[in-house]
Amino acid sequence: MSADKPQTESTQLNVVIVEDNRYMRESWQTIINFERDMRVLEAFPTCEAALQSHMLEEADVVIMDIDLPGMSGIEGVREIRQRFPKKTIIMATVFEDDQHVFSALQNGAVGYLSKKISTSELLEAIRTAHNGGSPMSPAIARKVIESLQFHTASKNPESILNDRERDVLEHLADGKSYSAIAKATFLSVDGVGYHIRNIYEKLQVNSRAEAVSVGLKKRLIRLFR
Amino acid sequence: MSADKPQTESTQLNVVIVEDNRYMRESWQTIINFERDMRVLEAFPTCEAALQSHMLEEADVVIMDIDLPGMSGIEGVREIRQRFPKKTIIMATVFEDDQHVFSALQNGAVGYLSKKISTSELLEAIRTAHNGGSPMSPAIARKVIESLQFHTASKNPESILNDRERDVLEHLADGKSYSAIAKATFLSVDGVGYHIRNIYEKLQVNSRAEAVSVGLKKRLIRLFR
DNA sequence: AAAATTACCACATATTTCTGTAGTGTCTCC
DNA sequence: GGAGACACTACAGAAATATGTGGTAATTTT
Repeated sequence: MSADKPQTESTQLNVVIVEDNRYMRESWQTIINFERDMRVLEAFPTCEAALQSHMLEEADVVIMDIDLPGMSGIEGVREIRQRFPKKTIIMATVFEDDQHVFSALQNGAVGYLSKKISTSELLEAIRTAHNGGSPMSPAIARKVIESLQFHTASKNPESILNDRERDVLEHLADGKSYSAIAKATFLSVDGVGYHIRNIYEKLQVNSRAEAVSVGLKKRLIRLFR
Repeated sequence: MSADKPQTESTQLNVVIVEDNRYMRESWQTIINFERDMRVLEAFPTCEAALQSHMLEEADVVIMDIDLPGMSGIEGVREIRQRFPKKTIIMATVFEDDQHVFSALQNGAVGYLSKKISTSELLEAIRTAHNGGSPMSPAIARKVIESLQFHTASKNPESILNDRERDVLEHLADGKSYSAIAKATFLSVDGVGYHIRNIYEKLQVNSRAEAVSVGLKKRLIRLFR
């Protein structure tokens, strides 16, 4: 009767689980509660239920299934991070569904957890996440890194810019005017215009801003420095 | 005398090392050559030496120190990836120098290796990298992931956009005109202009293209979708 | 050798953007 | 209840952009 509901203890690492599969949910809960330094505040079957409760506020780490009924794990991450921007959320998934996991990471999850990991790996992942690390498989890490790099495989080869065009687009991204670009590239103002037209054509846009946007999003030009 | 120079065998994983510290270089070489399924083609003390040789062409994995005399490891990565875009490069570093490692990853390295790792970890990292994964510490992984996410802690709080401004900036990134944005946001054309001015002020820019560029680079607006 | 392509320059003009200045209503703070 | 701050609207003019059309020289294709 004294432990009707878990008490929040500052010395413990508080975990909230969101997972629709009851067996999974309860297994994890049991595993985690067996540890001396962590405990499950509460385990929910849906995002909606978790968001309605006040448990998230006190959670140090949230483990969330990516494939949930109702609000998906990806929407859930976004929602939680909107309300609690610093909250540490780890995604869990049965499938090694790259696209979903990747998307979850973009939306604010710090790591990725396969559902078929061992007890010790589960606990290690939670601790890693809480200590400022990102638990994830090397394959996912690779995907993430490639997304940071240049020119990550454009679908249609038609949209690939040549050196001059890429150069001009970089200048556009710096907000330079046609004449400033002309000076920098030793072209005439209209020469710059010529290339910009071609860039627009290849990128299927019709303004500087959109060209820059597409260029950055497709990593045709540097995202850093 | 029969093994004066290592032969390239297609069944083996060919490694090239670039590391200025002789002890380190030779230790790794010995460790790797002790494995049956991998071998060091050659170990160089500088990037320049590696680039001049033709060993890189045949390398499956390149291990490169980040802190090299002459051409730095970061420049080295960029250079190698320019010549061999698919080459798998792992960075090695003594210090847990986040900024440099991160920068190396952006420039084309697939993973990160602390110099104080064990023999088995070294070998595992090489295999992970070669198998399409990214060997790296959870702390680095976290940094990388945060770089993908929204609004990752801007230095000056002055440059943080409010909801309306962020919304308008998203529209700008889509290449919409003032009047199109006005329609989409239920503002007047000049109302849109008002917000754009404020965005420019906060972002310290004075054109759409530059605002979009800064917005994307600082993750003030979505990079994906 | 003719035809086509590429890379650039030029001119023209309608549209859009940038920016200064200014006005209105609402809200907050003292 | 006055002073600011904020969000928005309005007007206006200079600057820049978007885009159509056409030209030239060099290179490649046929």
